[in-house]
Amino acid sequence: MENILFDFISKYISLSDDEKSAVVSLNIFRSFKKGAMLLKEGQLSVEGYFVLKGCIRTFYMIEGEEKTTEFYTEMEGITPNCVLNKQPSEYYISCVEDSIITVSNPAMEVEIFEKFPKFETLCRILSEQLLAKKQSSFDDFKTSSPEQRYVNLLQNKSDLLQRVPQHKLASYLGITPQSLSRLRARIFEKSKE
Amino acid sequence: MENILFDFISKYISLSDDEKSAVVSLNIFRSFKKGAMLLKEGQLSVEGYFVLKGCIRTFYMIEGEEKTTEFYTEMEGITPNCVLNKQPSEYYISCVEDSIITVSNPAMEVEIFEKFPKFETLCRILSEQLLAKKQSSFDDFKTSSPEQRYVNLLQNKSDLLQRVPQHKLASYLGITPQSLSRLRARIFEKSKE
DNA sequence: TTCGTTTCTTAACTTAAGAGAACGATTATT
DNA sequence: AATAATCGTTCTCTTAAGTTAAGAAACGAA
Repeated sequence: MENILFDFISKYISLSDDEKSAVVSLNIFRSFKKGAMLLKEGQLSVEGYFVLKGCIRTFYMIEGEEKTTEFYTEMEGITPNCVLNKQPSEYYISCVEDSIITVSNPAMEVEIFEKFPKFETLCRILSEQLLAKKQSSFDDFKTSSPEQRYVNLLQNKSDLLQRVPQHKLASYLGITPQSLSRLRARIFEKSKE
Repeated sequence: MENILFDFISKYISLSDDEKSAVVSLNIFRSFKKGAMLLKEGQLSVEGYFVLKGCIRTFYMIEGEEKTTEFYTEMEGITPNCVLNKQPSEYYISCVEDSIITVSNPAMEVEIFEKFPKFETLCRILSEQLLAKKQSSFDDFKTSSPEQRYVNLLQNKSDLLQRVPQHKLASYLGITPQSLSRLRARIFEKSKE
């Protein structure tokens, strides 16, 4: 299980056995069942999550409706907003599938950054790249119609279509489940011609 | 001019005179006129930008139309995607106003991170916070109607309404200039009742 | 000043999204 | 097996966004 993580890290920096065992000794690997709740609105959590296997989602409760805004699958992670600004969380995080996830906290980071500054470089690089990626996704979202966004999803993250119920994808696309259903039918009609 | 930057940095870490002069000696401060182009589509730039005074914007050219996706004002910065992934830029960056901007590159970062690891911590923290903020903005965008997004802008970034021509704000809100004009009229009608 | 460009608004028309309700189909629970 | 909950689709109605076109107002440069 650790190896999944180390394989990922090795893409960015090389780790000595010392450094690997320091990570292992943090005891951060956890298993969760589908539907398990990692974070609830209002909570003052300090936990960061990184998905080794499975899928988790963030969602807001707005007027009694779940609004799913992001999915995190293999080798993707999130440090919730509430951890960084020390405010009650505005959203929920739950498991879309049975998942294996690393659960860490800022104290662990400080500890390991001090022992091995290399990890801070890793985190900086990852953050910078994630930020650029997020901006790019946001740009795509702004400059696309709902239909284009769905086609885009089909092309770039088609695994989500298999793994996630459609109505949860709808809010991810910024539309209602009904609109998504219609839009799919529309695309299907076009493809028949 | 340097002091604007150091005041900002002092919110996160404290700098010795040594460290400050190391920054100054990098010679990164630049002035630009309104309309000046910092980055063009297709370019392989390595420059990162941080706005000390003024305003810059990123925009795409899509079917002959400018699509503005982000604005950066005082104490906001961007490392363009193309710098990180070493690919030709997909977008333009230009000055909305006369601006004072720091222009840096990865080589400078490496140099200063090695001398003063403190700066890497600063960059990591800033990246993490920006990422969380960006996600939050994206979430708001997804869960709001164009009208709500405009009202939101009014409340949270009203300075942009004064500084930026409306049609450039429209694509930032993910709509056409005509829609923004209508939507404003609609809000104005409502407020009269 | 004049001319041209930029900026904003308005209108008519087309298209699609939101809201509400209803209906099977599938899945989960008892 | 029966019942309930979840999920996707479809329908109608309403509202608003996209498109195209036109024109007025503000701004800048020659």
